[in-house]
Amino acid sequence: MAALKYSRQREMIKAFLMSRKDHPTADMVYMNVRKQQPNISLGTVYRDLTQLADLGEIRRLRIGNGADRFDADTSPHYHFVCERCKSVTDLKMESIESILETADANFDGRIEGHVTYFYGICGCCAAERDCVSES
Amino acid sequence: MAALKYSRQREMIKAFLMSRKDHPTADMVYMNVRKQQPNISLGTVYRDLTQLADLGEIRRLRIGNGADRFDADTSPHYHFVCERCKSVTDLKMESIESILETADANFDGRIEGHVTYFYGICGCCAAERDCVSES
DNA sequence: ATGAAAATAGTAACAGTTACTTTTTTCGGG
DNA sequence: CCCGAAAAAAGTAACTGTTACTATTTTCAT
Repeated sequence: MAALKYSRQREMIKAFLMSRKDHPTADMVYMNVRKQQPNISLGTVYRDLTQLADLGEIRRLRIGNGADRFDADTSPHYHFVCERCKSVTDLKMESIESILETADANFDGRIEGHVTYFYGICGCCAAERDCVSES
Repeated sequence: MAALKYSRQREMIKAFLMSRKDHPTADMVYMNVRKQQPNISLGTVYRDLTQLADLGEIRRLRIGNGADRFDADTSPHYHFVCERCKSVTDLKMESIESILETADANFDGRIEGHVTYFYGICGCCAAERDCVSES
């Protein structure tokens, strides 16, 4: 139920997310979409992001510290969080889905999934460069 | 620097956490420690929990949704979050630390660690029982 | 064209957490 | 054993990220 109706704002948010690979926060989405849609409200951004995530069109990344981030790439992949510049980047690596079986081995409930992210120092920061994450 | 001084509150918080294996939130710690120390303040609980975590005496679990949880067991192990009753339980399983090498394979930064938790339906909820998590 | 359902802007409220200010406690040196 | 600097405490205010509410506007099947 609750048939979905077209929304220009939602399309703009989706399009913006697809144009970026740095996993913006809701506020970053707000700031940027506002350039083309100056009167969009932050509440709309939050609602639309939640809708899109519920529809499976985007992914919500709960990194833990600070604000949630959003990713238009819904294919299975992992993320790396730099502890110095706080950037969140994609991690190209082979599947580690087998850890689900490892976890399931002697567990009496039903394991449906896992959340994993890696942290450390990104290549940019390791090279002592200035790694300002764009806004 | 900043030599640590004894604090009865901090000891009580640590002792309380060691007595529990359900990974309480700061508020749960506050509610319980207050039974023996009625005038303890929530700010103190937060500060002491952060101190203890920084000292490595407890672990902070950032589950993502809602409040952080704390665990006096600092040995390497994993956690399971029930999507129905929201309980957080320990997961006895063999090490999956090898995923660090998997992630490091073609990454140009330095990976220092990972955060992983599993989610699904716990045994209690799967059995359709009433799995109220204690307060 | 019309009207019910859905989405919006704008604002208020909320949860979890941190910061601030004053008072109390700890603890090493005299 | 007392003194005082440093640390911690209590209590409260403030902050961040997010959700909820209300009145208005937009979508879209009939």
